[in-house]
Amino acid sequence: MGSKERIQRLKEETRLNILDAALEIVKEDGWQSLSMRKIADKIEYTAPIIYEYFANKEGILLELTRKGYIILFQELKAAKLQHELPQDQLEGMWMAYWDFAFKYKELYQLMYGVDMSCCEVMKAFPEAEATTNIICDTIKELMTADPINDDLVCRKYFTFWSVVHGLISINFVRKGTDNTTNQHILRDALKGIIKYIND
Amino acid sequence: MGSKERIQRLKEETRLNILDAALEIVKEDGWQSLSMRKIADKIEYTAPIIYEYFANKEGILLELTRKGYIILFQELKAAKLQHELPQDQLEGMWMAYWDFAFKYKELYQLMYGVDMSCCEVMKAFPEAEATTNIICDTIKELMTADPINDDLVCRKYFTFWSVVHGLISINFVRKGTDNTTNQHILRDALKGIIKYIND
DNA sequence: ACATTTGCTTAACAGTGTTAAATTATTTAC
DNA sequence: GTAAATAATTTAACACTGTTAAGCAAATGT
Repeated sequence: MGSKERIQRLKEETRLNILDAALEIVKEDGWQSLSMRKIADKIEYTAPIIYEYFANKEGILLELTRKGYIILFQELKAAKLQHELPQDQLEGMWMAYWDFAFKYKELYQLMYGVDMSCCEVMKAFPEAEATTNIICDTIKELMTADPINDDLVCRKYFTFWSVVHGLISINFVRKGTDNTTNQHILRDALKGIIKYIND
Repeated sequence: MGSKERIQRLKEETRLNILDAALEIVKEDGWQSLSMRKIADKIEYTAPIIYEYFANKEGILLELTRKGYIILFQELKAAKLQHELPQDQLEGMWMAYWDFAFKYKELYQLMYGVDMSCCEVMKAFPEAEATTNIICDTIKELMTADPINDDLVCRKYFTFWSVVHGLISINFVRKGTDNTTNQHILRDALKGIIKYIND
């Protein structure tokens, strides 16, 4: 009797339902709000049922992370195929990477650990503004244009911040990599930005 | 009688003790492990006492974030004073920013929401490697040197990743900024890196 | 000496992840 | 068709979490 397979199919379906429910909750109220009981509510079961499909909460998160990498890879592949020259492919893929992060914001957060909690923090702290100012002031000193384009200053600041924060993130994630070579990368990148600071 | 002031001083001290205890716990076992009761244990009180010094747990985190920004500002200031030319000051400050992130790793995590959970995840997922490979392959195609310097490829990949991830982080944190200008910054930065991909 | 305030703790509530036991439903065997 | 065995699901519980209210004990004011 083929009922075994039907049951197998149903089990596979509720497994997917769990993942969908989890992602739905996160989309509605953020990662912090995700709980086993809420997932159970959404799939109309009780919490312990989930443990027959996933070892624990971490297991669900790992599966969603995997899902994220699969989607990202597909998007990169598609972007690559839209161009001929390697440099265009490269740019296209990184743009696709960018798009992915916003299209699948929750997955990207999970994949790269971007915590959103500092959203209002930024506005509330004069200290944060001070650090921005001391750097922006120096950037202005390097600018030859008169009058100074404040928008350009802001963009340059963001560029700096991106490179440095990005490299730091990598160093946090990839502990194995030695610090000195990354520091070299940083220094080179900085010199480059500074050199062309007037666009 | 001056006992009022003595008591005031003691209260100020336990307030600092709470912050120190919190940071100590985080240094030992990470942010996830921080709890009100553990802090209370460390300062040899019970949990509710903390609520006479801070509104809630978030209040403690906010205060530590503030502390982080204060320290960062001081380090940037010191770095700036060590140079004469603006370009040197700029480079020095960003290097100081870099150093701060590692010297005060826990504070930096709190300030910019860098979650460390993806540490082992990276190694465990072939999907993550695939995304790395498809990009690195294209980078190699752009390289003119023969034989190809794999270390340089790796560095270029990290540079790309840094810029993109950094910009994405900014966009997550600063929702107000409009997406199109940041996308311009990204595209320009990418073209720049690609142009000078052979160092 | 009595009343009042202060400092601190215990107890409790609602929530979390997780596990074991109890219960219900379904299938199997005769 | 009824009884036994198995599977599916729930309830109950444990050890945590942040947070609040009630209670107690010691210091202070009068």
